[in-house]
Amino acid sequence: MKTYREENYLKAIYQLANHDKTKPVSPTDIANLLEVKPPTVLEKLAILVKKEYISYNKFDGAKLTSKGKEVALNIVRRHRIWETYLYKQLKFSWSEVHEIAEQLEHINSDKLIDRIYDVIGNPDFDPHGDPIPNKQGKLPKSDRRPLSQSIKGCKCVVLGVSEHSEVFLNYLTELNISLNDKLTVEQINSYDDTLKLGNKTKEPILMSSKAAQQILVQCLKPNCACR
Amino acid sequence: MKTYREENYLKAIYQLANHDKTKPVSPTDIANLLEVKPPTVLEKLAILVKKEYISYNKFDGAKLTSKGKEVALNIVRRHRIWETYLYKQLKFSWSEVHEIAEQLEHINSDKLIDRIYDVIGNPDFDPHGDPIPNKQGKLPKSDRRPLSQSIKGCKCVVLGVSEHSEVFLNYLTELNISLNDKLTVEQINSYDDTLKLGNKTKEPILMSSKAAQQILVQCLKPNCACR
DNA sequence: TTACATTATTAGGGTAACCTAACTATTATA
DNA sequence: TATAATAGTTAGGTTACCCTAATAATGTAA
Repeated sequence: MKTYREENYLKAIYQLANHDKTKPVSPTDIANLLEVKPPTVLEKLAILVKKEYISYNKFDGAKLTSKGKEVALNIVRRHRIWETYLYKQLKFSWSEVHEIAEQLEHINSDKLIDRIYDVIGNPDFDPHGDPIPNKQGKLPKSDRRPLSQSIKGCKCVVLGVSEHSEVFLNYLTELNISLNDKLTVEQINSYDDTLKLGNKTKEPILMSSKAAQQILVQCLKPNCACR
Repeated sequence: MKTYREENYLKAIYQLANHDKTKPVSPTDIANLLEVKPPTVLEKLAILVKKEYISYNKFDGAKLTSKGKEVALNIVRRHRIWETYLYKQLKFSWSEVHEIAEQLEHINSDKLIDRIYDVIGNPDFDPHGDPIPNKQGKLPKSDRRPLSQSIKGCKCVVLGVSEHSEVFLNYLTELNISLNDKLTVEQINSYDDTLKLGNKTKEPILMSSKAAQQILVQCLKPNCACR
């Protein structure tokens, strides 16, 4: 039996692990994300360990087992399908969809998810470029990586963002950057890694490395040395 | 704070009260409907009384206050809107929609409900003829009443059903009766109240009084003496 | 009207999910 | 490296929601 709370813990662990793959997923991080206190998390982690959804120890943090990853990816799938549906079919703004999808993702009906996934045209990516796992929990292939990993001369296409906060999305709007835009890295300031980006029709854009880390791109230049 | 459980208790009380207005809503009835045991219900009733959603005593049973009725009607509203949306927009069969709507009705987003209500065309009645309360909890006017209250000579139009079980709905399909059909009461057997119904194009239909109690109609005959 | 059956109620418990307070272990820093 | 700050953990408590078993009240039918 998986309750919606268990689903939320597994999703949180998945998200934290993916957000920074170098750092273990700590009880405190989970507590902050789910807005509960650390002892509550510890208690739940023990249960999730017993149910074999995760492993946990202080040094490696919480790690999803394959069983746990399956559940987590299924919720991510449902969340992104609902977000896309709300956005494309029901004309919600992108800043509104997340909160409602947080609720809808726990609706237990495979047929309903299949139906709305059909309606939106079975896409591999949601409108912000995030990949939608398939039913088996496999993520569609893509060469997305942070813009900050680019080198001078890279010609990239914007495929998504890692951060979904309203303030960041508004900032991108101000910079006049949107999904599928093509950007050329004209210069990288060697002191603070600020980027100067060419954007064909417009003035060059100056962007901090902090922002560049949150923008996901794919390099279009053949044989580019970037990774 | 209203949890989805509280919403379910209030909805159950509303439904039981409406199902048989002559009988008080008893803890046992609620327990059976919600598939819990009577002591669980008693406990919850005490809380609902304290929160002023209901009044309760052994003799009158549970009765919704105006505050409680508001909540209950809002859930009924959401339920019927979702059912209609699933049926009309997402092509679910009528027998499938109830279970999914039981979950969806608890999604907390007025904007979402407004949006899907718009999409289905702001109807006053759902596809089975059940009235959809408005935002203020007012039910649309209709002169629906059980077919069993008809007298000989009544000419009625079928507006809905009180019972939604699959077996009953299939039975109506067999009898070739559907929503908006016109029926004429040709005869009422005085022994067991069996009805003989005229149906223009077809052979007369014989119907038990038990079934007639579940069919909701409006009399179309001017100045008919039926009530 | 007594005896049986049903319903309402109370008593006492369990589990899940949350908390605070206190303690321990780790990490960071003066 | 001693000390302070932070993170992890344990102990113990609360509330919501559910239960069974026992008792009290009510209704029914011989």
